[in-house]
Amino acid sequence: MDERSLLLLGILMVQSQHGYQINEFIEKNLGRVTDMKKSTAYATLDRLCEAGDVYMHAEQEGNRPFRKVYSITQRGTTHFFELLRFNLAKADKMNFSSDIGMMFLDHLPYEEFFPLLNERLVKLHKQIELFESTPPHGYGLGVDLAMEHHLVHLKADYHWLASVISRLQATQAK
Amino acid sequence: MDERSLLLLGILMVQSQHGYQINEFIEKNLGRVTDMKKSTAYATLDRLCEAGDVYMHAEQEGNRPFRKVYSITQRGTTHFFELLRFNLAKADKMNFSSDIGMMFLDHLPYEEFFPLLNERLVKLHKQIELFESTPPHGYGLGVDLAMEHHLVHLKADYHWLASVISRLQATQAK
DNA sequence: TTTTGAATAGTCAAGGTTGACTATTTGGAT
DNA sequence: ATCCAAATAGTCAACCTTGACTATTCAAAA
Repeated sequence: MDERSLLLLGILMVQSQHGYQINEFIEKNLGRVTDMKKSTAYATLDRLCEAGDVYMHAEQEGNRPFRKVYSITQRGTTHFFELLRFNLAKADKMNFSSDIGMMFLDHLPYEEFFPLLNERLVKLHKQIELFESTPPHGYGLGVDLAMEHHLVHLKADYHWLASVISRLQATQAK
Repeated sequence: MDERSLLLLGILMVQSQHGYQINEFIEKNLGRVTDMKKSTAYATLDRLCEAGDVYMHAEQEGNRPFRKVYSITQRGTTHFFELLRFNLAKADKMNFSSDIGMMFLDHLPYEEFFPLLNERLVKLHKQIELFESTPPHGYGLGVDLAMEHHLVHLKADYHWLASVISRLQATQAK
């Protein structure tokens, strides 16, 4: 997937890093932006190496286990800008896995789906609270915008679901 | 993936169908809800067969090529309701591939990213127009809600991006 | 000083996903 | 009659993703 490559190349644009470092950064800071797992990152880095976008060399500090250090090449830099331009001009596909359940709402009676949707609403609320209690990272304008973007969608989702629930409730009461 | 199964089981809850029919329905009506491809649908149906959630039998009408007809079993029905309940109570993960580009916005000068973001804005606008010019399907409450949900996010995205662009423009003008 | 749990670092088999492909039939234009 | 495009129906090798696993080092408690 192209986004995986863009993400990894972008991280390496800042500085060369070893695998663990890259994955730690993704896990701790980028959970909102990507769901890429550690193994996928390693596999993607391997592919980027083969393509010549990234250069890998092993390093050993003291008697710590060896580490794979990845650096972006000139070719990789060019590729990064290509992917970046494409990504910035692209409109997201946006399909929500929860819509699949929504589509079959009619298969359950009100008494069943009402508490389920409320459970979903509570989870969304928690995500928003968590988000708003997290201080901005300070990694730059772009990162802040990406976070803001995420929050916008969380809130849109929350308000929509709240409205759905109250409309369904009204229909039921009739 | 569980959503794939939920979707296919849900479709088969209405009536037994052959593979082509299922895929046609997904392609023509469900492009907004899922990105599952034909081959994935066949593979998933195979797995559902092995699991005993679905029963497949070959059928031949006239001298048309044979068709695989899939029906949901009792076990599949139970599984469908399990997956449905879980899905309805679940909050979406929501990660937007376009956020990855956003994060690296700082790597491009204003003159470069400004037209790219505008291009994205135009694409979003077209998607919204297309959406609003499409009449409701009439497949039931749930389907209508899923469509509404999609539109909510499209609009949220559009307004956010418009706001980003005008803010960036203001910063630039300073 | 020994145990133990977290951090460090990465591997791989198993499973999921899809682009490209095969093949036949039908309907309409030529 | 004949040709061509679209519709019908599905297959498969190649590629992508990940859960579960291995193995070492460090820090701190017991």
